[in-house]
Formats: sequence, structure tokens, C-alpha cells
Amino acid sequence: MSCAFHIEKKFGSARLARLITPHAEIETPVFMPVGTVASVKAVPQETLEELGAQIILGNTYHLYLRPGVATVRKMGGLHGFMSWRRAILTDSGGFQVFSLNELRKVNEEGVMFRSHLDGSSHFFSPESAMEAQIGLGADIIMVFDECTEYPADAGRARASMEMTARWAARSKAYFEAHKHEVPWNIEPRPQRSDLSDACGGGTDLNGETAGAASEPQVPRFARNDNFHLARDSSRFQGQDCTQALFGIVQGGMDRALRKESAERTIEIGFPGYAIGGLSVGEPRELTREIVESTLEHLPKDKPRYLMGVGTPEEIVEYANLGVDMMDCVLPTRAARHGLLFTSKGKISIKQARYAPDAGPLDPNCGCRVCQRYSRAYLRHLYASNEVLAQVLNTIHNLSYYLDTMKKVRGALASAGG
RNA sequence: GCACAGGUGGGUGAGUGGUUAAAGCCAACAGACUGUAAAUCUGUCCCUCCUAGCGAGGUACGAAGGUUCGAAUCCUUCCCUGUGCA
Repeated sequence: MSCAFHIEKKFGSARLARLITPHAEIETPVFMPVGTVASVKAVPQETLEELGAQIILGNTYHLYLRPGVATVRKMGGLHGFMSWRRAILTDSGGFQVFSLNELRKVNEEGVMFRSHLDGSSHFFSPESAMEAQIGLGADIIMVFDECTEYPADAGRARASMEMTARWAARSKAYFEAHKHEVPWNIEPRPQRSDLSDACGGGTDLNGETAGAASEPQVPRFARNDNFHLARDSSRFQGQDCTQALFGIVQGGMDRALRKESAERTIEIGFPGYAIGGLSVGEPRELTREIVESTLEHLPKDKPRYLMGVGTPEEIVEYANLGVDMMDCVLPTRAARHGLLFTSKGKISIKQARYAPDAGPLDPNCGCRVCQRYSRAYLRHLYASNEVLAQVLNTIHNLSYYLDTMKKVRGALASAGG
């Protein structure tokens, strides 16, 4: 079992569920902050924990370039490297096939990238992307896909979708042959008498001193965390505890292609399915339409992950449509650019009108930032180009997103009596 | 008082006779941002008018005058600033 998905309640199309991964149980619907280079920009891990982030993203392409998979692996995988004990999902680099279009060349075998860091050439294939993701050791990893650009004509969308389907099969084949090579398994920590270790060590929640001398490079984790390793729970005991590889549906903006992509991906068989290739420039209404129609073709009993969305309103909407997982750079990036999401709409904190505003950013928000700092101060920090502006803005935006999802879960829990 | 060096749009600072309303940078203002090449990117940034355009006027490079078809750029006088010497 690579992951388990227990639906606790359904309401309309929406589902309240628990996704059990090697490092954590995740309550869904869930919003996943993006931490491309093993860092959710401007926010330290302990703050992410405080904010209630259950799972964060990392990016295979970026981490492969720097610091390199081998380095991360030696540190016990991403969890050890960045000292994050909850769940992690890595994107395969498929999105970079789309976003780095100036720096790459795609063919059937894979993608040749020119590094944006130093111009060096690197080749990514479904196999190498899997190898890298296994080495990074996230709880959930993604097939190597081609994120189809928008607009794409019918022929292009079909060809792209079909290649993604072939790449998905190759991804899975490689993964199945190598899935036990995760950092947690191949570099086992010394046996601990007090830890029944189905996954062979790696990340140690209890953080006592045993093993510290022999593997000093693997950080120990704080003890007072209310999350626990799912692999230690009864549901995982004695079972095969590996990463979960999710498939990705493409197909551009064509419903029929999306249906076909879903069917072909399901036929290959994955423990979870993502909807990719959206939020690439198409009108929002079209995004929603494609999401809704694609969801119809995905298994009801498996987690569904909508990649790369959205605004606070949109993530609520998608959760209600039956999406279980979402990620988006919008809250973190917008925060760094001075755009803050509040219960009363968007605020551009750089505007002069906030200079004398002594009130909180969002009077209805309970986050540390809104509890403590004024709009005037936040505006000043931004105008002064202070790093603290980025930190506080990002904390607020993430808090707002995470709370938004929490409310969705709360509403689902109490829905229908 | 004398001798040098200077005075350019909110700030800095290019430009030393001809697409110069005047580069660049900063500040200011507005907008964008959706599996992160993003602490980024766009736009506005002297005034007035409209048919809103690489539109029409006006004003502008310390001040006033002059040379020239044409001056921020050359000349004269004055004012101011910095440094040095008395």
C-alpha cells in the first residue's frame, strides 16, 4: 500500500476524507503550499506547521539542478534535508516542460532542458524523473507529463495527451521496479526498540539520541508534533510502505480528449489522479468547465488532485466539485508582490491609502499577522523593501488559504446534520 | 573680495548647437500574478485640450538678455552652491 484514501463523508460532489501517506495523515480537501526548491518562500517550516500545512510541494526539476538528488538522498530525502516531518509531494518537472519553453526541447524519449541556472543541458525522461523523485523521497510523486500549452489546436492537444499517456506508463513501470529505493528504505537508521518501523527508518519523530552518532547529517525532529507518521499507525503496520505515484490527466481544453486521457490513465492504474494542464492562461470559466467534466471520469474512491489552482474562491469551488487536493503558487507569490487575500477581497498593501491605516489586514483573520500588525506597518514594510514584508505577507496569505480549506472541511463535516 | 568647480523635471544624474518634454536609475502611483527562471513583470509619472493619437497647444534645463534657421548646450550680466586662498 503506497497510500490509503478513506472517504469519511460525501456532500453533493464534495468529499471529506483522510489521505494516509508514509509521513502523515492528511485531511482533505487540502490546500498544499508550494515549496519549489525545498522552501515555501519566506516561511520557515515551524511556521508552516503552526499554520496547519499538512503537505507541501517540492519540485523535481529545481531540486535536481540544485542541490542535486544525491545530496538530498544522503540527508534522508527531502524530509530530512529540509526538516519537514509532515507529508511532501513532488512535481515531476512536467510543468517545467511548459513553463521553460524557451529552454527545452521535447521528443518522445523525454525533454532536453537547458538549466536556467548555468545553461547546462539536462535530459529528463519518465524514467529519470522517477529516479529523481524516488531519491527525493516525497510521500506522493507525480508521473512525468507534458503540461500542454494554451491555446493548443486539436492535433497538438491530442498528440500531447497521447505522449503524456505513454510517459505515464513508462513512469509507472520504472517506479514499480524501483519504488523500494526511497531514502527511508535503502539507508535504514539503526533499529530502535521503541519504534515499530514498517518503513525502515529515515525520519525519526521521537528524536532521541540513538543513531545520532552514526548518522549525524540527518536532522532530528522536534518532539511535540501532533502529526504522526502514518506508517506507524495501525493502518500501515506490516504493509508495503512506499511512495504513492499519481497519474496526470491532460487533454487541453477538449472534453473528449480529457475523457480519453482519464480513461487511459486509469487503465494504467494509480492510487491517485491529477488534473493537469489547467491554469495555463485559459479563461477561468473554461477551467471550471474542464475540471467539472474531467472529474466525472475519475474514480470516486481515489484522491483527485487539481494541479496549480487557484484563487481562494476557486479552491472552495473546486473542493465543492469534488477535488481533494490543490496547490498553487498564488498565495506565496502574490504575497511577495504585495497582494493579500482577505475575507473582504484582495488588498494591494502597497497602496497609499493604507499608509495611515491602523487597522488589521483582515479583521476576520486569526493569523499572527492580523492579530499583531497594522496595515500601516505592513504597507511600510513593503514600501521599504523589507524582507519582513515578504515573511508576514506570505504567512497571512497561506494562513488565509489554509483556513479557507479548513472551513470547507468543517462545513463538510457538519453538512446535512 | 579673488580663483577654480558647479547650478537639468520629486531625488540622483546623462545630455555640451538640430527626431530633447529631455536617457538611465531611484522614489511615487496604478495594474498583473494560478503544478514558481517571479522580493518579479507592465504601465503612468510638467500642464491643458480633444476625434485619445508614436494627437494639438503651452510651459521647462538658476535668472535676464543676446548669437543662430534652430539653444539645456555658444556669448554677456546677475543670482546661488561647493572648495581653496585672502
